[in-house]
Amino acid sequence: EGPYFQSQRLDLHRDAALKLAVSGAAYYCDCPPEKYAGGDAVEETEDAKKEQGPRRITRCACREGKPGLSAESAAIRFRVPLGGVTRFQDAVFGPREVSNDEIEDFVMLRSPKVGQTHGGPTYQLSVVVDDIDMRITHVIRGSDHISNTPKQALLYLALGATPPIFAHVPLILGPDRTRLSKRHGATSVGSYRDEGFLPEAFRNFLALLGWSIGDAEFMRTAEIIEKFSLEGVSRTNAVFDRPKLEWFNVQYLQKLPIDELLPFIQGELERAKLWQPEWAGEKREWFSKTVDLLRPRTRLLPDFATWSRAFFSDTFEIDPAAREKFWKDERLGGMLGKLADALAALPEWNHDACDHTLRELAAAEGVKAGVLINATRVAIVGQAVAPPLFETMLVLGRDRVVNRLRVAVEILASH
RNA sequence: GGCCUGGUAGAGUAAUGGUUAACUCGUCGCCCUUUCAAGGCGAAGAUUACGGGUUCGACCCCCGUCCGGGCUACCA
Repeated sequence: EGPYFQSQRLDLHRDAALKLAVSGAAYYCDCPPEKYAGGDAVEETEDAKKEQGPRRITRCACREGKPGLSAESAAIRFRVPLGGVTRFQDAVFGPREVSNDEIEDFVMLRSPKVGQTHGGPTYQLSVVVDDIDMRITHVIRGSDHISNTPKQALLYLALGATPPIFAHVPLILGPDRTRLSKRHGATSVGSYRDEGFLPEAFRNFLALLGWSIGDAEFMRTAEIIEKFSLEGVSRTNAVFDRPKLEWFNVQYLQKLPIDELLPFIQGELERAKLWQPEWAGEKREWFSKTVDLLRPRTRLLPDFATWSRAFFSDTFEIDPAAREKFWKDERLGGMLGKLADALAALPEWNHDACDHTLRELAAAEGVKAGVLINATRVAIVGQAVAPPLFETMLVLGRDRVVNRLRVAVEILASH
């Protein structure tokens, strides 16, 4: 269903408040908010400190009925019963019971601003009216809402409805153990998507924050849905651990069937303006193979467009650090040139042929194969870190490999 | 301040009164090796916040203390 917008249901909310005012379950109040709120500010008197700290005002004279008030001039407050307790069921925290004396006469409908005939509903009213209307059976939300739940339970009763089952789940905390907020960096799911986390990996990570089933860690969404139960939800707030999130992403990047992964890589390459439509058509198999080759070394989606760029484009930089690390030997220029010639002359382009060619050359030049392998890798993909060399050569194709080697020879010669 | 709520290695969790407190991430080491990951093997890391009590026996039940978090709006 939906989405529904609260702003389109304002009349329903207002009518509910009016109805309660008529029945006596609520009343009009035009006290200034500061007075009623009973916040610390008002009560910082010596007297207050001497006693049990600031005392809150939860009931005021308007409760007894103040003539002449209406929704056009005042707010509507809920008339909380004097004495007694309010109960509700919480699937995570168990049965809850709160003394009514602890519950203030909260506002349901605000007093109107100038030019308005009535004010808007508050959150408490809106959610209850909507949830009754939509026959919601379970209200699952963060435990920061637990303290306000008695107010809502009262509202359900007053509106002649049965309260739903509530389930308050633990909050997610930042490394400093305060509730996750902007201050801790990214807090929206969108920002994690933008960073290149796979939605399913993120879901898996999140699901395990405050819930678990045995030792299970890696769980596809379908499995989580199947195994989830409110009974397994913990009551302890959890700290958001970025390294573990990344671990999940690596797992998904590794284990997902390649066809499920491809659309995400496509999206990433499109964003980087590297995408070629043929990779979804006649060259799909090549694309799939290349992604499969790259993915064991990736952590986040952008890896496919950054250090893997040379697999998808002919315009790429040679990483200075890679050069520094593997282009040390002075004879490299000559060797890479000979390698290019030998590869170009190969009757067949396959893994073993490339392998033999390179090793023979290394032996002939009296240098360890590793030296030539690493230098070649830098030449053809511009990076010190990449998939195994001969597989890389295969997906790149002979022309690219030979061309890139010759470019490398020039670069080496000019230094 | 008041009310609510929580406290098991650095992080996420398990063990729902009964052997040396288990698993995952992270950390460290080894193996694999063509770079770097992944993977495999192993290690370090916890007087279960602290103090009492109940019990033959407590992470688990009770009380207190400390610490954390939430709420305390005519915000959601």
